[in-house]
Amino acid sequence: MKTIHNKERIGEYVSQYKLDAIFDAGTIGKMTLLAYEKGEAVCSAGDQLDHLFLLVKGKIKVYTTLPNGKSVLLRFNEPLATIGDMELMTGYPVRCMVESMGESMFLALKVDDMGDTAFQNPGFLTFIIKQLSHKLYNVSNASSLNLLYPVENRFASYLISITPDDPLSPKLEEMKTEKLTEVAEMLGTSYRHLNRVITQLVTDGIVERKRGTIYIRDMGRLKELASGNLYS
Amino acid sequence: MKTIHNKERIGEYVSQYKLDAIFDAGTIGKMTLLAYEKGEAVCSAGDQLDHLFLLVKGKIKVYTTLPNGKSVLLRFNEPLATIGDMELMTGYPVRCMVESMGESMFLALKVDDMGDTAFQNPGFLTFIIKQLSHKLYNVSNASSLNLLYPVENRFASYLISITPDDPLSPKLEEMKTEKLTEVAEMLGTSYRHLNRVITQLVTDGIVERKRGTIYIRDMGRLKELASGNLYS
DNA sequence: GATACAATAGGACATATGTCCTTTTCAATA
DNA sequence: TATTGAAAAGGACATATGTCCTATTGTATC
Repeated sequence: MKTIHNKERIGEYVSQYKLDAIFDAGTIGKMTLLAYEKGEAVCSAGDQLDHLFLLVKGKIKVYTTLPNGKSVLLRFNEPLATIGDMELMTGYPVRCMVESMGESMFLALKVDDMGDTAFQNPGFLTFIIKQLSHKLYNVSNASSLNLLYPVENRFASYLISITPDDPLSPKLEEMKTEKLTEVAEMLGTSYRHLNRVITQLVTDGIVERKRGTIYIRDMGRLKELASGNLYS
Repeated sequence: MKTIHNKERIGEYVSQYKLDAIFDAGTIGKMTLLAYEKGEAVCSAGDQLDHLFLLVKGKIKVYTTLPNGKSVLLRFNEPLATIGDMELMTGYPVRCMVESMGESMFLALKVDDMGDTAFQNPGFLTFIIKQLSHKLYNVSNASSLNLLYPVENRFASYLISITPDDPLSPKLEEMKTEKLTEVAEMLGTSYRHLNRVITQLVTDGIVERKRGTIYIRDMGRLKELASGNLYS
């Protein structure tokens, strides 16, 4: 992690995400800009957070590691997302790992610097509520899907949800296979099994596999498999 | 559902849960007291909520039903819990079923009656944030447990979390078997399988089964099975 | 106590998924 | 083109869990 001492870039992000409607000028003045490298941990289970993090660039993944060594991906996040909202508002310890997927940038705000101002500020509180609601909605959704549907259906949902619904390329979308292990994690299964499921989809003519890429061949049947349940 | 026209009881609940620190007098004056019977639905998937519900008496269960007909119990709630916070703050449609387990009482507050006052009130907003955080924490937790551990471990966790840690009855706690089907649902499994798992625990001498009751015989090994992961 | 009905438990088999290891593919380099 | 090592795919078997149906137990009533 590197601290970027550049007030201007902070200002750019603030105006890009309209953060001035949420934080007062004094608070914004105390924000720090942090850069994380690929794979770097933003926070780990057990940490005692003293900052609120605002993802302003890049992509992060949030996952839990459990005593048996396994881990589940809870979600991906892109800007503008917050890290630490729940912990800071409740005092709960951090339970998730947050990892930067490529290079990513955060605006960090020390809780002590926020003082009582933020906690008295309806705009800020409403912002936090929206963030929390969004997380809750997605986690609940993913949770029930994971529990009740076999991997075949979940993967169908996943494929659909990552497919940009671009009318120009209606039936031929791709997905880099290099991330299959990661996808398997997110779906709460093993690479081996996901592979088995994909093979089946290929056999059924629903997708096609070619040089590390997956092409959707029959969006209709894929949607049937997903039975209307999409991630995120 | 029956509306109880009794301002005094409303006042009792308000003071019992110190709601006057969260809502202003005008808002409290507009609250309605609702009574639900056992098994009655408080809200269903797809509903467009226009009230915020505060559970003040009884117990409710919250679950999702999916297109394939199956359902997962997301959580139980006891007072003071809110229903509709996420939906009202974001406009998302209701995704869960909320069902009264016995007789239960809610304070209901029409959104229109809250006006902007509530949304400008830091006390109220903070209250909602705590509710949301709590839900998010529990759902995330249950979600990863469900996904990564077999039923044996999850049931061990469950047993421990419902066992009052009463030092007077250190090693002999009970659980009515009549609710095993419900427990199975909560654990995201079938009654049949839960039964199989319990039989195994009995064989291993960890619990004992007697006339519809389960007695914990070896809390030490039960905790090992739960490996430190508890629900709620 | 005998009977009957409901509640509970269990058997048998099928499917979903995990683990471990082998085979195949692919790409870089000689 | 041949060689080789890493990445991706697949085979074989074990385990976890679901479904359906049958057996057992408990309890109320006679």
